[in-house]
Amino acid sequence: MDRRQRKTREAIFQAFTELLSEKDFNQITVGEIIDGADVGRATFYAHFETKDFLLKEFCEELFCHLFDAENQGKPEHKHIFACEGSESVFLHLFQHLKKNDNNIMVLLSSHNNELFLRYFRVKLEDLVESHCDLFEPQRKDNLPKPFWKNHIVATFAETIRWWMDNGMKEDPEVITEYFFSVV
Amino acid sequence: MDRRQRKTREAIFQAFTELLSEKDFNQITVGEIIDGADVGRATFYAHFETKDFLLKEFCEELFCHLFDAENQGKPEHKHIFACEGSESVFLHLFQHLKKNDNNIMVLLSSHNNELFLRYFRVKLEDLVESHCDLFEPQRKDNLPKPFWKNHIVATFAETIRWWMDNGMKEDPEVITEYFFSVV
DNA sequence: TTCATTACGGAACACGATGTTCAGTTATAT
DNA sequence: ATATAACTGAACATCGTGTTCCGTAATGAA
Repeated sequence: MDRRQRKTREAIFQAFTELLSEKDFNQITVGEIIDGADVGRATFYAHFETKDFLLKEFCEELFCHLFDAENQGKPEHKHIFACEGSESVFLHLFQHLKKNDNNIMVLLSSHNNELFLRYFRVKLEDLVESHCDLFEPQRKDNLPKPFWKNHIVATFAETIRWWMDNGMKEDPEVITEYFFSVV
Repeated sequence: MDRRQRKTREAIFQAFTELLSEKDFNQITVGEIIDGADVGRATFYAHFETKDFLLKEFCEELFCHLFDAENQGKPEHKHIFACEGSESVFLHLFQHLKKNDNNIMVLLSSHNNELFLRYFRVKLEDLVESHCDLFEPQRKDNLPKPFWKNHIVATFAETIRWWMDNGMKEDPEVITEYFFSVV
């Protein structure tokens, strides 16, 4: 990829991030984005078909990064993952969020959390799918698996939302405990 | 209230409902609403400040009706409520939804469910609040009450969402059972 | 029935955001 | 060094929003 393209893309993402921390996605205009990124209007539309596509690619990049580190990526992650069992995957996610990698917290919090949690859940479903053995014992016999799985995912997402909205005062370990308590 | 006003308001709500069953709230235009309702543009804005206010009043009317019947309203409701205990309140809500009163199902399903569940949850919180003794015994000691309460509300909303998205095939009694199983 | 009041219709309007186009300029890779 | 591809900037058509104004028609009270 051309260096100019990378720079432009980065500048747009950067400006977008800053705007997201200030206001609702819906009331961010393309005009503000290109002003912040200092690129031409035509350039923006050469990169992203619409504002919604920008959001989509933005989330893709953000969450893929987060979950890939969890699933496969770096050796030290692999290590933790292998050594301490599946519970640590969720703990690890909470820790990542608390550390505020890539400003994820800003995006997931307050006004935009519904927006991002929608994308977040897509990834989350894969994660829960690959660790469903962890929750299977808790499942009562009358409950259909799809309902149960959806409930795990929803509860995790909701736990994050609650944590964010309440200022992330609790430690990741505590939140992990809360999560496993209700599930 | 003037009869003309009532008629106009009803016509707008009616057109709005039909449009909501076809497409996203965000891509419904005021132009389409006034065409469907067959009223003038100025008339629309005489009734509703913006499209968002229309949504707000629409939800208000819809959910107040639903919950008021539950909480205080009709005697027969009071009867069920008093005789069979607090569980029936939730069962009763599921039954209302299945009966498709006021086309609530159309609104809560598919594309717009997030939108309506946001308003729905506000009402739901009051309901859970007034029946929290029902869930208190299940609460583990390490869990803070606000987290627990939020979890109940979120789980109920999510149960409805899952039910809707999967075609409402299950009976209200079964869904109620699912709900109490996970909570 | 009469009459003052009030809502409605319809069309025009300003405004702001979207997405496109194009000619001229600048950076890039090889 | 050069062909290629990306960026600029400005103009443009289009669409949705919310407002304004005036003539018309329905309403409720006397």
